[in-house]
Amino acid sequence: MSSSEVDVVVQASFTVLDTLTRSAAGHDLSLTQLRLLGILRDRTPTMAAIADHLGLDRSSVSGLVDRAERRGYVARRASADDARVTTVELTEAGRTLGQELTATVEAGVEALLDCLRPADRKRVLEIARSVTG
Amino acid sequence: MSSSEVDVVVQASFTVLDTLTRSAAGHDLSLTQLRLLGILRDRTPTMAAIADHLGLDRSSVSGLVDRAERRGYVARRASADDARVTTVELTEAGRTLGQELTATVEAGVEALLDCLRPADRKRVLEIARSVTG
DNA sequence: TATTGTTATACTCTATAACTATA
DNA sequence: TATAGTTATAGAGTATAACAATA
Repeated sequence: MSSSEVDVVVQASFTVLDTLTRSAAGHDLSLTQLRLLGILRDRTPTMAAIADHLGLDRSSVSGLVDRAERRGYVARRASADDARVTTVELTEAGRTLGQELTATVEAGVEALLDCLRPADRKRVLEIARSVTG
Repeated sequence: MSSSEVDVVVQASFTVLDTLTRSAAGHDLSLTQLRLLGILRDRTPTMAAIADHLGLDRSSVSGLVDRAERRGYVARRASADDARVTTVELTEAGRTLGQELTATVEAGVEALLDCLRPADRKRVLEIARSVTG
C-alpha cells in the first residue's frame, strides 16, 4: 500500500469524524461528550470502564463526567457491591439528547455515503466491520 | 441504512483515529499537531488557509503554530506580496518528524487493514476516495 | 498492599472579542 | 472599509502525581 493510499483512508476517517464533530457541536457538545453519551446508551459502566473504553486516564474521566453531570445529562450512582466503585448512567435529559444526536449523526453519515453505489455501500459496511473487529 | 450500520462506520472511523492519535502521542504530539504537519508536507499555506483546512478559528491556529514553532517544527515567513499575510513552512526538524510520523501512521493503518482480503483492500481505497470527494 | 476514584496542577486546544497593521 | 493575523480571556480536555477510601 503506497503512502498516498494511506492518506486516502485517513482523509476519509477525518471526513466522517468531522461530520460527528459538527453533529455534536450542533448540540453544544464536544466529540468526547458525544462518545460518552454513546457509551451510556446501552450500558451503566464504572468510571474505570469508561476510561478504558475512551483510552483516557481516570482523572480525565472524572472531569468529563463532572461536566456532563453539571449539565444534567448523566448521574453518578454508588455501587452496592463495592463501595469504591461509581457507576454512571444517563438521565432522562441525557437519553433524549442521545436520541437526537443519533438521528443527526445518522443523517450526516448517510449523506456522506449517498454518493456510493449500492454495491459499494454494502461493501463499506463489511470492511468497516472488519476494521472494527 | 439501519442505525446499527451507521454505528459500524462510526466505530471504524474511531478506530482509525485512535491509531492516528497513538501515532502522534508516540512522538509527543496531539492529533491537531499531526494534522498541521501533514498539511505542511507539500504546501506553504497562509494562516487563514490552515484555519480553513482544519476548520478552526484563526486565533486557534495562531496558538497552534506558536507551539509548533516553539518546538522547532515550523517557521513563519512574511509574504512578499501582501504585508498582512504570513505563510507557514516546515523546518528541517519538522520535515524529519513528519517523515517518521508518516511511517508510523502507515504501519498502523496497514495493521488495521491486514485482516482484509486483497480485493477488499482495493475496494476500501476506492470507497475512501469517494467519501473524501 | 492493591484498587477505585478524586483533587491539584499544568499544559494543549478551542472560540469570542478586541486589537493592530495593511489593503 | 475590509482583511490577515495576534492577543487576552475563558473554558474544555488531557495527563501526572498525590491523595482518601475501600478491598
